[in-house]
Amino acid sequence: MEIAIYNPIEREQPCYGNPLCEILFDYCVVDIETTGFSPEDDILLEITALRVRNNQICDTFSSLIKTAAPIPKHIQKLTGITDDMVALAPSLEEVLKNFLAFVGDDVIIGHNVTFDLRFITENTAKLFNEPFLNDYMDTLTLSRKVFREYSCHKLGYLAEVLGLPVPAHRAEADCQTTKALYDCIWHTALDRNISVFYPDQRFAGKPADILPTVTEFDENHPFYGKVCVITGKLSINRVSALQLIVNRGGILANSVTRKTNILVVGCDSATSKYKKAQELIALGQSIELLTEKDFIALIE
DNA sequence: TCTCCTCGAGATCT
DNA sequence: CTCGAGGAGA
Repeated sequence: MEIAIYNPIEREQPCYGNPLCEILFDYCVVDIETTGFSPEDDILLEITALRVRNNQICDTFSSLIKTAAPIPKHIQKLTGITDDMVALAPSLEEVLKNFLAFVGDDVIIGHNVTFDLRFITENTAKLFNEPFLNDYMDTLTLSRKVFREYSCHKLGYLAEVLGLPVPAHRAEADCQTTKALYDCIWHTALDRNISVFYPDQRFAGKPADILPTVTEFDENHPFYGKVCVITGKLSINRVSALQLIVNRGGILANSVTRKTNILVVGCDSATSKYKKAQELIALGQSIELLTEKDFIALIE
């Protein structure tokens, strides 16, 4: 097998991770401020990453970056970042090193995120001779799919019409807006029952192979000790959904039987599992039917 | 009528 | 880059 070796000199096209389109609860939101649009000619002024776990922001990395040349006036006006502010900031090398350690292997979420990725990969290649291959997800692309009624999808406009925290052309504020926007996008997608998320629905393992990744369980959780089955297409990745159930003490099963307690019903409601569940319910069995929206609400 | 294409216009990030 | 219009072909 041929092993890909990253060579920043000979690289013809930038190397990126995979673009994703899923409902995730664990990821990093990233935003940068720069002196312009070109990763080759312009430089980084500020970078922020919000670490999200279980859908909550649990940690923040944010830093200004020392610059060699004066910041263009129009950028100072746009961002409010002045030469004085970056004078005492750490070097790009130090900030980038800490940023990379902070985000680790997380999925990167951002608004028009390839813009940020181009600057990050460019500088990571120059300084460390290393690629930046994290998978990523773009709220701009998602917004265009979910909010089709809008013709403008700028972060500032979306924040205004959706009632999100106001972005400020500063990295941390814009990250906060982007996190709120992402939540708003997948909530809306579920509400409207539109399938813009198309993860690989193929089952990548038997339910018995999915083990809890936590050691303590909430015994009062609705899934605890319950035999759960999933049917139909879900917006969330199938394996992730099963993992979420297992981590809350649920017991997975392949098919609907007399032992089944909960059936999560995705987009297609006419599946054989669903029909079987209705038969059993008609016979007096108590099976809880959950839409994906119900399911996510219980997980949250 | 329906599907698949190509082409051009406009959008988003600082 | 995405998306819509409009053409080609079934």
